Amino acid sequence: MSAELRRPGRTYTIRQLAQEFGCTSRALRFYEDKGLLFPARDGQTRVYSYKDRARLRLIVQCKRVGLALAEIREILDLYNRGDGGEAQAVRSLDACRARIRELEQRRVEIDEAIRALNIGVQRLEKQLAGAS
Amino acid sequence: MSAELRRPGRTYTIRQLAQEFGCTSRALRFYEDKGLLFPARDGQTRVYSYKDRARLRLIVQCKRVGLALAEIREILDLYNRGDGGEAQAVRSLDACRARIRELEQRRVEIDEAIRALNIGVQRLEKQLAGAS
DNA sequence: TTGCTCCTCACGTCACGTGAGGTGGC
DNA sequence: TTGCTCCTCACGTCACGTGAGGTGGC
Repeated sequence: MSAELRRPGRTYTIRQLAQEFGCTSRALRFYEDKGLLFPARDGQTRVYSYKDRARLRLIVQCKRVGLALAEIREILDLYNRGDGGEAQAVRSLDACRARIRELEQRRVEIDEAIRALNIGVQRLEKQLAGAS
Repeated sequence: MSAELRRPGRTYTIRQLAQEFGCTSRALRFYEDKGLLFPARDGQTRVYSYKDRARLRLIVQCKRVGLALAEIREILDLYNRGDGGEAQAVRSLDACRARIRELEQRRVEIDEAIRALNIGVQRLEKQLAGAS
């Protein structure tokens, strides 16, 4: 990515941002529909600012760790109201901690499932060995 | 559970099976809609046989390890065509192994997400400590 | 005129949850 | 008559994917 691409004040098309962040333009429209993004318009066409790009970056990062769009929206809303960032930090901290607990729980479930599947595999292998 | 409940030849209502296997009657109707179950009818009312109960048991076990309903249906279909169980065993083995790979991949992703979240938590805590 | 990107619906996915509205037998 | 269980639609959830059908500027 060139420095040009990150210059504040410049604008982006929907496809440019989608490619840069590895998502589809449909996803960007969807985020807008859900109130996470609100780009300017040139006629019908969406025009994304440097700030929109920053918001999208946060969205993508949060999604990567599995936060739901509704949660991400809350965090973005706090940022937009500009409480000096503190309210946003508190909310983000809550969301991160809750998500960590969920993921740790999920990991336990996955380990159990893998154990159960391995037992099943052994049983099936034995059955097939006996059948042939 | 009494021996009476497991006697072959007896029948079950939708609610009885749902309670026994910890799902809802809506779920049982859904499985039927998707071709995984096909209980008899007494007028409008569904009547589940001992075999239906065995099928449901397999469905619940497969679901617990995260197999999709479509995959479970394939396995059940093989069982129903009665290839002596071998075709079903082969298909089950494939499904189990594929699922194990998926889960191991998922575990890696979860570990990465947890690591990223912990870094975020530390950063946010530092930010809040500096702000107050 | 052809091609490209953009746009707006709107249905499909997955596994059900959740009413709404109605029925049969104690 | 009241209560209980059963039933059939059919929309809602979540994060988009995927056409369909149309537009604007090179």
